[in-house]
Amino acid sequence: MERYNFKTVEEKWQEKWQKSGVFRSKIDRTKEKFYCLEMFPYPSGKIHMGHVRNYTIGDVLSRYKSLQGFNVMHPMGWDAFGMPAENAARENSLDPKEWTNKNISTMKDQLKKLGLSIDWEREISTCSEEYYKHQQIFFLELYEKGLVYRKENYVNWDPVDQTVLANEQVIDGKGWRSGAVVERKKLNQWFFNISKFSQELLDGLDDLKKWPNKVKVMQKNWIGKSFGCEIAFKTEGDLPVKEIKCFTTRPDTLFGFSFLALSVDHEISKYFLNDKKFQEFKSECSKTGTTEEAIAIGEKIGFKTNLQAINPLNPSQKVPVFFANFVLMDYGFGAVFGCPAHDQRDFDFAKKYGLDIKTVVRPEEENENFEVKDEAYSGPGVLINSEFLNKLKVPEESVLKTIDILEEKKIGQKQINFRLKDWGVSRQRYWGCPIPMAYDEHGNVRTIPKENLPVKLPENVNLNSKGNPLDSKLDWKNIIIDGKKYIRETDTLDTFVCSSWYYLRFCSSDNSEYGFKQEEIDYWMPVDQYIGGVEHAILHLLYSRFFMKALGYKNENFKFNEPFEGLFTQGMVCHETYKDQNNNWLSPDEIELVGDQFFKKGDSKHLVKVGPSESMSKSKKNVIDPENIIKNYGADAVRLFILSDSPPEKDVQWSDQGMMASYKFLQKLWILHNKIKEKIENEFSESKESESLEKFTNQMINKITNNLEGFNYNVIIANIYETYNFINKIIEKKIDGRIIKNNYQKILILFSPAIPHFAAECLEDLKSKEEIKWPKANKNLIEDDKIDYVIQINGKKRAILNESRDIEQDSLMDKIKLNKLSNKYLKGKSIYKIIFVKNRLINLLINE
RNA sequence: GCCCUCGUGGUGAAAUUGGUAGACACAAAGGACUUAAAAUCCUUGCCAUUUAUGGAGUGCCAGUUCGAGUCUGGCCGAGGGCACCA
Repeated sequence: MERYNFKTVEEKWQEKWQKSGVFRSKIDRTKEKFYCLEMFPYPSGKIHMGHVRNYTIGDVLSRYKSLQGFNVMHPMGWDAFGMPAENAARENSLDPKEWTNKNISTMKDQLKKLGLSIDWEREISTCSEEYYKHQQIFFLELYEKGLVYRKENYVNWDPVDQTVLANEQVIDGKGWRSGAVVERKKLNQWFFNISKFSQELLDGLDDLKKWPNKVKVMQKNWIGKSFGCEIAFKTEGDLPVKEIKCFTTRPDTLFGFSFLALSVDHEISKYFLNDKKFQEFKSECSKTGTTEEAIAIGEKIGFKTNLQAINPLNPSQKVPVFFANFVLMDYGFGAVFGCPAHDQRDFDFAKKYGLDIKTVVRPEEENENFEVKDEAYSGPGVLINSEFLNKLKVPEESVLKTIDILEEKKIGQKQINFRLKDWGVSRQRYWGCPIPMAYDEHGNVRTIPKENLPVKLPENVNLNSKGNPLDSKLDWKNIIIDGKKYIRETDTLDTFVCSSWYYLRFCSSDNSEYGFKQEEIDYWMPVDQYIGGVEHAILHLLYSRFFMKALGYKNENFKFNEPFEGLFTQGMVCHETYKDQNNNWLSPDEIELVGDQFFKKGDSKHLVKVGPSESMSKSKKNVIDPENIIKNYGADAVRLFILSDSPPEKDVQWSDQGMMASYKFLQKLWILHNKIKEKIENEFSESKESESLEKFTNQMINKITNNLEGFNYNVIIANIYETYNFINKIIEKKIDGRIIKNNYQKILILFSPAIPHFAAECLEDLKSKEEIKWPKANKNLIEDDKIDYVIQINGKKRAILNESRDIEQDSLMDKIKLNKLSNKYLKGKSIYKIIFVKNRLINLLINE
C-alpha cells in the first residue's frame, strides 16, 4: 500500500472536475434549484484564511445540495474596484487594471487548489466594462425613476492631497496619507434615495426567516424608525422668525418644556453669519466632532439667541432658544424641544445653563410630589404637573392623547421618522465605475445617452496628480453630445454599488444586452444561501436589499424583492499575536519554541511577548498563508481543520497542531480504506459486526444530514472521526464484504462535502457501479434492539441496565431487582413513586 | 448610555431541546513498542488512599420539576453593534 499522496490525488480530481464540467450550472426545470453564494473577494493579491473558511463552508453546502439532487449554482467573482488598487498602482507605478487582473489570476489559481465546486464559466469582475456597463444603465434607470439625485453634502476633505477621504481614512482628525488636518467641505454629490424605502426595508426583515436574528436587529436599529409628532413652536424675538418646527417622540412631556435647541446648520443660523461669537461657537462645535468617543462623552454646549419659544399647550410659558452642538441637522427638523426632567441629554444641558427642570412624569410607585434630582427619568409612569394631561399613563396613553390634542389645535401632527439617510455614492477617485452623467457650461446636468455606454474608464491617467486623476484627464473629460460641449462627471461610484447587484449578474453573466435576463433571474433568484462575514451586516446587505427594491420599483416583472433568502455569517480566523522586545509585531514564521517559551529565530536572548489571539491581519502579522498550508498538507486537510475546531458562526483559533492532526487523520483514513478494500474483496461471512456496521452507518446518515442542515459543520468533522474510530475497531473482526462495501460507499458520500478529493478517490477505488447520491437512512436499521436504561434513585444516576427496546416498566423493575448496584440503594427502602420514560430512564423515589 | 449575543475540564468544543454532562479533537501525564529518538498504539482526565466505588460539578444566588447545561427571576463577567436620532 502506498502512502496517501494528496498532491497527485487532488490535482487529478481538480482536473477531472474541470474537464467534465460537473460544476457547470444550467437552467433545468425538472430539478429544484439551489443558488449558493459566498461574498466575493476583493482581489488584494492572495487569498487569506478568512477566504478559506468562507469558501469551504459554501463548498460543503453546495456539494451536499448537489448530492441531494438539487440543481446547484455556485458562482464566483471579484469585487475588483476600490482604493487599494489605486494606492498600490501609485506606489509601484503600475496600472490599476494590470495590478487587479494579476491579482485575480493568482487568487483564482489559489481558489482552484482548494477544490471548490465553483462554476467558473459565470465568473465576473466588477472592473470589467462588460460588468460596469450594466451598472451605468441601472444608474440611469434609477435616475429616470427619481431614485437618484444630486445634493450638496459635507465630506472629509484633505487640503494637501486635494481629495475626499472616507471616515476610516481620517485618523485623529488628520489625513492618513498627508497628515494634514482634515476639513469639512461641502461638495455636490450623487445620492441614491434609499430612505424612500425605509419602511419597506424594515418590513422586509420579518420575511427573512433564514437570517440570523443579530443581523436583523442591527439593520432594524440602523433604519431606526421612531414614532412621534411634529410640533410647530411659535417664537418671539428680534429676528424675522415666527415659527420653529421640531420632531419629538415625547410630546406628552410638553409641560416640562424648558428650552429649544437648534443645529448650527439650521436655516435660522443665516441671521448669525456676521456674528463673530456665533462663528466661534460653530467652529468649536465642529472640533469636537471627529471621533465617536468624543461625541459620546463630549460636553453639551450651547449658544443662546434672543429668540423665545412659546409652549403651545401653555402659551404663557416662554423659553429660550439655543444653538447646541448635540442637535443634528439631518434628523427631524434640526431642532429639538428640550425637556430636561425626562431626557438625560436635555438634563445635562439644562444643568450647565441653569435652566428649569420641571418633573412631569412620576414612576408608578412614587407619589405626586416626586421630583427628578440627579438624573433624568425616562421610564414609564403617570403624568403630573401637566394640567389637563394629568393622570395619563406614560407612555401608552399619554403620547397618543397629546398628539390628538395637538392635531386638534393644528399645532402638531403625527409623524414617523427614520434614522436611515440617503446613500451618497460619489467618490472622487479613479478606480471605480464612471457615473454616466455630464454637465453643460452652466452646470446643468444631463445623462450620457444609453447608446454611448459604457462610459469607459480612460487608461494612462496620471495617478500622482492632485485630487481625482479623472479631473485632469482633459481629453476624456471634455465631450461633445449632439454637437454641444459637455464636461463629464468625474466622480466614480462607491464600490458598494458594484456589490449591490452582482448576485443578479451571476444568473446571466454572458448577457450583453442588459444586466440580467428576466427568465434567468426568475429561475435562479433569490439566493438560497448567502455566506459571508458579519462585518457586512449593515451596509452591503442593506444596499443589496435596497437595490433589488429599486430595480423592481415601478416594474411589475419583478417577482421577488429580497435578494438573499438565507444568510449565514461565519466567524473570523484568529491567531496569537507576537511582539519582540521593541514592541514590533512578529509573524509566526519569525519565532520558534524553545522549551515552553518563544524566541525570535536566531535570537535566544530576548523572549517573545505572546499577545491575545486576534483576527488574522497583515498589520499584526499574525497571518498564516493558505498557499503554504495547502502545499504542505493538501486542500482536504485544510478544509478538515478549518471546519473542525469551532462552529462556523464563531471565531476559530488557528492551531498548527490541529492542522497537523487533520493531515495525519487523512493518512490514517487512507490506511483504513485499504484494509476495508481487502475485506470487501476477500471476506464473505455473516457476523454481529456486519449488523452493527449497518446500524452505525444508518445512524450516521441521520446525524450528518441533520448536522449539515443545521450548519453544525464542526460536529460533522467529529462525526467523521467517530466513524473512523468505529470502523477501525471492528475491521479486524469478521465482516461480510458485501455489507461493508454497501455501507462504506454511503459513508464516503457522507464524507465528500468536507473532504471531496479524498472521498472521490476512495469511491473510485471501490469500483462500484452504484449511482453516487446522498444516502437515505433506513429507519428499520437505525434503532438498536438494546438500550442503556438509566436507573435513577431519587433523581441520581445509580446504574445503567442494557435491556431490550420497548421494555415495559414492570419487566424493567424485575431486572432492577436483580441488579446488585441498584439493589444496594433499594434494600430496606420502600418505593413510593416510579417515573418511567420509555426507552430512556426510570426514576425510583424512595424514602430515605 | 441604549440594543444584541454568550458564560460547560488545562484548551477548542458536543449534548436528540427538560432525561447517562464533557461526544470529537488539541495539550499534558503515565505506559507499550524501540538500543535510543521520532512515529504509532493504549490508559488517565476535578476531589476522596485504588482501573472497583462514592462525591462535587455546566459563571454566582434563588425558583419551577421526579429530574435543569437546557425553563423562570435576580446578580456578576466577557464579546459584538450603535453613538448625542430628539
